Amino acid sequence: MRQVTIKDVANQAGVSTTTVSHVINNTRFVAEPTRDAVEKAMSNLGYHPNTLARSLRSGETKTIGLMLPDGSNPFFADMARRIEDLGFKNGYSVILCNSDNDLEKQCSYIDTLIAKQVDGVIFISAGESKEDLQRLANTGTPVVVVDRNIPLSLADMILLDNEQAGYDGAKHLIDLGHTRIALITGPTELAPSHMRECGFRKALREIGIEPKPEYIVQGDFTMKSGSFVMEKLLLTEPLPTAVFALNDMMAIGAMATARRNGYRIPEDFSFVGFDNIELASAIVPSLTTIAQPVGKIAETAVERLLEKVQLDVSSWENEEIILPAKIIVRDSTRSILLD
Amino acid sequence: MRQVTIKDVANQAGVSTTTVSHVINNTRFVAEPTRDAVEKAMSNLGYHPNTLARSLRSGETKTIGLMLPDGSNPFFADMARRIEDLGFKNGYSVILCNSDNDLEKQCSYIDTLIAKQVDGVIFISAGESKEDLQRLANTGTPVVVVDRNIPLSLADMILLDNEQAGYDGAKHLIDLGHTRIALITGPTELAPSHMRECGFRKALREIGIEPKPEYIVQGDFTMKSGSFVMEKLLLTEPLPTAVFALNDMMAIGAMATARRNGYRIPEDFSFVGFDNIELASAIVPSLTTIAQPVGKIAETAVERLLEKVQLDVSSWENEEIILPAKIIVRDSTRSILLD
DNA sequence: CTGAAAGCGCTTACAG
DNA sequence: CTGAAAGCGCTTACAG
Repeated sequence: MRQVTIKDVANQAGVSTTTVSHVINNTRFVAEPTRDAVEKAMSNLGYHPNTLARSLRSGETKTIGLMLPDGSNPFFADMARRIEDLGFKNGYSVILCNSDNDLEKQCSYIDTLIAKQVDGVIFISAGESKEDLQRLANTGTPVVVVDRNIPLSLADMILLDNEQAGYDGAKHLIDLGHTRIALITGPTELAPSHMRECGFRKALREIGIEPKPEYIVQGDFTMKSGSFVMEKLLLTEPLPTAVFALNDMMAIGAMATARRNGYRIPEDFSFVGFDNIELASAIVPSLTTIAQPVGKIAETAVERLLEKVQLDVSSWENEEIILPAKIIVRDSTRSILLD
Repeated sequence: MRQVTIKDVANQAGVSTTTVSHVINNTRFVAEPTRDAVEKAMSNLGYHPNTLARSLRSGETKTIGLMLPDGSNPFFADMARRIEDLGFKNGYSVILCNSDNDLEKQCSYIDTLIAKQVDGVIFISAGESKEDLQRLANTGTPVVVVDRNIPLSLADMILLDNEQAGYDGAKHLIDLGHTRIALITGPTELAPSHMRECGFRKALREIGIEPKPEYIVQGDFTMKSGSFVMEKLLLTEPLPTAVFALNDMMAIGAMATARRNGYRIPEDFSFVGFDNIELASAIVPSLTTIAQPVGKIAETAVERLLEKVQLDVSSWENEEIILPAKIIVRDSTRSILLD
């Protein structure tokens, strides 16, 4: 089943391949009857253009790479869906790359993306490695980094105001009268987790509290890790009255553990999550959380990337875009001022 | 920033492009010193092969398309991650296509996949349209269809034993003494939902029960729809004592609604879900559900697809592969025999 | 042990 | 209003 090419169409229509190409791309005037003949030949033969050949000539693949640490995390899954959708609307396909937080896999994927000549990549890296970014830069591939901190010389950066977000979460609990507040962080080498923790500490310090070291525990943004570290928190003494988890999945895992151990929420523990994934509003009690503007993040990322794709490398100017978070108060937090 | 090509490498190393190509692909013997020179030139120049050109010659893109109805559904997100991972392990990239259950978007995506010359596609279609499959078949693109019923002449099919699964879910509730059992279906035009419903009805019929029409309500596999139809179920009289939702997301939505209305689970309602997404075990009470063997499904799909990619079109033989489901009993169901 | 050259399916400057 | 031909960056039969 040999592929139908522009040549076959040209033969059948009795014109040159030049003309066929021009009617396909609408790139110069073609007389009505000629155009008709070409169009008829195309549908007759079931012609599909071969983008590979086109890309080889034009240097554009209309494809972008999306690097994700973990596509089964609902926050990233949602991000992926939105980016895919925005790409589609702009005529771009997206190659999905899950690094699974594995630097080697990520590195190998970057090679693939370069080899496949993607027009750009949206990058949420495993760790904060600069090497992969450097390789992308060397080949002149535009990159937008999301949710990670990197030198601005390497790429655009789209970040949440993580410190403020961490501050807001802690402040909400403090306003409800909590002073024994535990924190479940993500991997601390990741800037977002670190910055959120800074904000958290700042809020406590403002009311003269230095958090107990046992109250600060580290997860890895999975539900399982939330469950696991909550077991540890249940062993501390005195128990915290509130737990702030730096993503919703860990919060959900931690809440489940608390309840399995006979505690009620929010009576015994107030819980605050982070991300505002769809589930946060669906569980009972619904989860108070810090909402990330996923839609806005995805939009900005795609917009910035496609702008750079149009532009010449020399005129790129990397920007750092900081988006605000917003606390959504639901039923998992309660005031203990009257207790 | 002109791309470094095989020609530049050949020049620098003082050999022909033929030789360079052969050292890159390890496809014929090259003398040690020659090979060294070539390798040095490659790393000097920072050479990256251009897969586009390679694919144009070889006819292989090492890329597969993955069509999904909705990537924000955790079940599909998990499937996507696994397929992506298996693809990666076999040297294939995957282009992510969310149809968002929109036939036009799906159709347009299929065009893109054909134009991009993907080596194959894994297809979970929106609706049960045969047209898109036909177009793929016309271009000789191998296709494996997952979780949808189609004529076997068009593609391989990987299906759950949906009828048995529906039967098992109902049977579990019957064994616990339930007779007033509600069912939350998916879109009924989708074969899996339909088959599960058949199994459900069969189990009830075996004990001489014809389900009340008000007990059978239709959702669309989203959490929101689960919440929504549960409101309707709470208006029926007498109330059901158990609810079987044909996916976990709808079950979770329905459970939340029940509890918001003051009902306890499993005391007032037993709940059974479907899919066994990660969350099913994390919520409280944990959700009894019908587990789909996602890992096995993904493996089989990728395996079958890559087999066909190697083979000549003429020797393809489409198969229908039926995988068993398994009920996982957790805390959301309870016996009412002693009440 | 290695090279010259054709060709994959397109686009596009150049020409008329 | 349309065409002949070069070229995008590779691979590979053919030749020596």
